[in-house]
Amino acid sequence: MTDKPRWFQTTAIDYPNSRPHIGTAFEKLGADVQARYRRMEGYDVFFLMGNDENTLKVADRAKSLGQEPQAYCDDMARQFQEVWKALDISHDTFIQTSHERHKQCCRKFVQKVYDNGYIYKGSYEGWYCPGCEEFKSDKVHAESGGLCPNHKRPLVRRSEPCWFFKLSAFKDRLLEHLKGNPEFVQPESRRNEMIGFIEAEGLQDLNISRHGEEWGIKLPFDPEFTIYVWFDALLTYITGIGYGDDEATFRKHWPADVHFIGKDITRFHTHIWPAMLWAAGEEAPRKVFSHGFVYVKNEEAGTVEKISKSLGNVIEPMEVISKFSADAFRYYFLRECPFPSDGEFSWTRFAEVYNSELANSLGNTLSRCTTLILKNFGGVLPGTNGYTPSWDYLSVPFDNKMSIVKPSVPRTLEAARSLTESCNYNQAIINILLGILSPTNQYLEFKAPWKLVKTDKEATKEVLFNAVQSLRAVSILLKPFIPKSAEAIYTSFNFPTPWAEVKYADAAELKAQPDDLRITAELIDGKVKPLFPRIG
RNA sequence: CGCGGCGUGGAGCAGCCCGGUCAGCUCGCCAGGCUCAUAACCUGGAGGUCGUUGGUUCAAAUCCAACCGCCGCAACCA
Repeated sequence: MTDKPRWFQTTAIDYPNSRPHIGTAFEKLGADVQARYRRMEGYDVFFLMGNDENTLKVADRAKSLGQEPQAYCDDMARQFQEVWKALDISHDTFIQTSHERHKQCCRKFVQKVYDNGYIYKGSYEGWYCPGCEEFKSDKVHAESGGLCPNHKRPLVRRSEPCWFFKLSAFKDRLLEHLKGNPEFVQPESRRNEMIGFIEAEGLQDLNISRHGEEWGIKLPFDPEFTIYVWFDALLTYITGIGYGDDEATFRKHWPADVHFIGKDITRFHTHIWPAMLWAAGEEAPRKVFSHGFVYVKNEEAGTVEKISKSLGNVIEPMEVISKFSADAFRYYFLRECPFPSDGEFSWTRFAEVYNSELANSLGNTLSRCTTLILKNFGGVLPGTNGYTPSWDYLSVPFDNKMSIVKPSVPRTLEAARSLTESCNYNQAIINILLGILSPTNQYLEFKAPWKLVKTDKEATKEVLFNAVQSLRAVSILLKPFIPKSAEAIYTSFNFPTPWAEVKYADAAELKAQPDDLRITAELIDGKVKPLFPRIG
């Protein structure tokens, strides 16, 4: 239908045993920025998200609430999507692994791997607690002195039959792949880590079955067993685009351009996942991006804590969104927490960033421009039809300090573009603010249109026209990050290109204004409403 | 000796890969300016021997070594 380049990306899928918190949301945000940016760049984007439901924990949680697992999962899926919607996450599909279509496609995949000889029967041996009826890791065994942490009873050595995936068979190919494709695992440090793991420990075959569980997907060749939740979860990335029942769609999208995941599950995505795909005769994904974590700053203690229920520091996205806005939420995390590494949240810091950058810098610049035009020109700059933007007003040194770093919209555009593509979102945003917004305020200060208008209306018109161009550029560059606010800024004026058609490169475009530049924003008491009211 | 990351003015960070043009940015603080704007904006200032020690070099925040301190991960806790 189109020769647009395609772009397929996913986030990790989440366990629905509790509602999403700000850390969960961080990943979706980072992925969303990429999706929005790629759409602006003309890609045919398909963005997959979902929930990972076939785990015993989910079934247990449902039981404790007196619900059927399926009903529970469906309700949680609804709740998750409500949050994603509130955050303006622009995913195209949302997969629930408990749904029949996923299960069937999943079984087809497993069967294929089995047919190809990469699944074999063996036995798993480990430390078992008869009270919990489950195996405990060697770590637990070592740390608890051989006792079950829950039952305080001795763990017993036990072995039981199971099915293994022959992960070890892919060791050489995987190492070669990791080493030969620097882009495959990002950021770089994770890639080194992943190579290091294999070189140090090799790859052991993986038990991919669980015995005697009701909730889950049955192995097609041995219905006594269910499929280990990870093996099934990873498959959403392909079952969600038609693997197993819609070959054409699957071929259109696969291989994925990027999987966005948390740094804790990098091994699953860079060792097990490619091996699984190869075992089924498919290609590995092009890139796995391991983002950092968000921690919560405990402002009383001055410490930084991992988000956890036991510490009672869980913050849900809705707490922030309902108090402020989705864009305020997006801005904070994208600006303040470097996507490839870790970040922190605190309400104090939130208010600082919000006031300083969204209210004082971005919102206030819009206010001063619109007010000047409204007060002095009745909202229209007459005779500016045919004016073509030029960025000289920012790069000509209007103050002797300016010569060091000449701000330039085209240069900022390129910086923002490359930083966004490499998922360094916070750096991209900083560049946009420092590269355009800040010099624009200096420019206004230097030209003082509020004074100039008394002596030279023509010159004032040009100054305001220029300043508004900065807002246009900034709104375009910020579109992937704070879509609603960016749109509000852009549509406050009658710029020639419709918002929906704006490309990233248009930020630096030199397209003539066909009509007189005018304020098109809604006016309240003759003024444009503040975009980001300060937090008191 | 498990793996990885971090330590830069009061706070948060950038710079380090490719040594010199680097001590930079934001917030806060102090002084001044402006008054179009969301008590916003602009200018100037105080404040750091870039964790420690040693090495390489004409020259190190930047490279090398050792040490100290903080943090994360270690197969189902985003």
